[in-house]
Amino acid sequence: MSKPSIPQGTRDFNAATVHKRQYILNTIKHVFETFGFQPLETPAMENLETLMGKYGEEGDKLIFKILNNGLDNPAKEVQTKEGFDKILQGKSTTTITERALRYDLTIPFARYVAMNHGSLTFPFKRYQMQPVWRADRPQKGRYREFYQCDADIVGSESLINEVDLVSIYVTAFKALQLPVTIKVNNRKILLALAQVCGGEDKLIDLTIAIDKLDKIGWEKVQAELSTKGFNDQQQSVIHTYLNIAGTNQEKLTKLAELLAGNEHANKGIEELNFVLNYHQATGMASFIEADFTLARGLNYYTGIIFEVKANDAQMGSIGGGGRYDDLTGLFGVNNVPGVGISFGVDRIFDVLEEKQLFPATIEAGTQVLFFNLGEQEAAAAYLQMMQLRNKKIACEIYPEKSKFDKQFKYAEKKNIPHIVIIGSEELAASKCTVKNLASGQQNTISFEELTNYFD
RNA sequence: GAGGGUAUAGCUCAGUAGGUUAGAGCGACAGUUUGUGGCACUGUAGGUCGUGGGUUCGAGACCCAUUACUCUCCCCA
Repeated sequence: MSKPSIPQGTRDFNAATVHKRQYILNTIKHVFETFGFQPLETPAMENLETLMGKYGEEGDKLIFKILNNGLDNPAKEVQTKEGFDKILQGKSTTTITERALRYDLTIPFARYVAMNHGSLTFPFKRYQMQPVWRADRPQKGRYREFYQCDADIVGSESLINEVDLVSIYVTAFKALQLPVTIKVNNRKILLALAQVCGGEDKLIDLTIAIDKLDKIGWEKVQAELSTKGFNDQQQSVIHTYLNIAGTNQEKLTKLAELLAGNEHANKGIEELNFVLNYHQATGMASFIEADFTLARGLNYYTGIIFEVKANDAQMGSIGGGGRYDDLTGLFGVNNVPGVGISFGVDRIFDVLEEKQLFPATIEAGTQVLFFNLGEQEAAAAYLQMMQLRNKKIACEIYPEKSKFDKQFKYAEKKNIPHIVIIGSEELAASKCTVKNLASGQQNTISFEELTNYFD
């Protein structure tokens, strides 16, 4: 018999952890609802074809596929064996796997909107907080099962939505007391840069290269650009682009000069200005940082993109999102533009834990332990305990008649602040002894007094 | 997909150049103390040293393979 274990990249959550996670989830949920978003839940599994091809080539490999439950029709045996050979070559096929675990919440949401667009009221604002799965190699801050919390608005092109989503980030992280920076960029600006430097078809090569800047440095980025066919003059423009610095306003002004005359650039800059100006008024502009190196992997983004970094923490992004003008187009429903953001709960958890930012009050366990001092005594204690429970005070009784020592230790281990002793002496007098474990003080009071003792 | 690191008691780890019966701390359990905990002291239980092979008179230690975990890169939340 081997030792029990759980799959790589998954975790059990003990009581303390669950309380802390609930605290994060409830905080975010409350913010979402305050901003007028409605909940949605979708199945853990989707049809494979719903997910395939939506996350790029790398993403496809990371989708957890679910093996079909054997052969439904004996006539398909040959076909299925061919399918198995494909799997061995690393390809996927519905003869072997028809379903897959969801990889994020955005594509299932797009699928939902496409299926229900006739009955939804637009603009449609939904939030969703559910686990997603990725067949990734786990490491720090990266799991195979983790929660995402998404808020999206579809059916509206207004930039007020972008403004609103930034407000959500600021409000939520303020509530969690976590200092963050919200990085913003615009895919239109990246597109403009690609046009100026050799054409739109180089957009992906370009974004991949510049995304690596802070990791590998300019020289290696330059080397990569060379191999991708960017000439010296183009590299020089890219270099200037990447070195734009200063305040958000200064950056945008310099960018406008560099990409002067490009239609997409003008539009992209205008959009960023809109959001920044709006937040000048709300006072939230200080959380926003224009970062033209921000690219984000998911290729369905078309407008403003976001990424949230915790200040002074060794952790990848703890949230991200952006505008996609044609997401449901993937499912045959056109003209449903949208914009959304996501919170990475598990990483937020890790950062809060590391920086010790969880409030001390969130672990609400048992408040009162009733000692068990014999059959009669326990029966009497049970009735008193139920009185307290009716008043919504968390209580429990020690199930075995044990020595004081043991019952005290149990209370300490569980951080139970009060104990109630009903022994033979108390029982005879219809009284009980209440002791505060932290202070060591104790009082002997009547049963009636006990009922109101913790009010 | 590429490359590191680790694997010894329930937990955290020692184990020195290969040498008798495998160690500590914490935890658990019991006792000193049968109606008052935290402290202290005493004792008890618990390990085919991840697995398989090899080298050797002798392997927890060295070599090979394998599995699991972990970290970095790629990519991402």
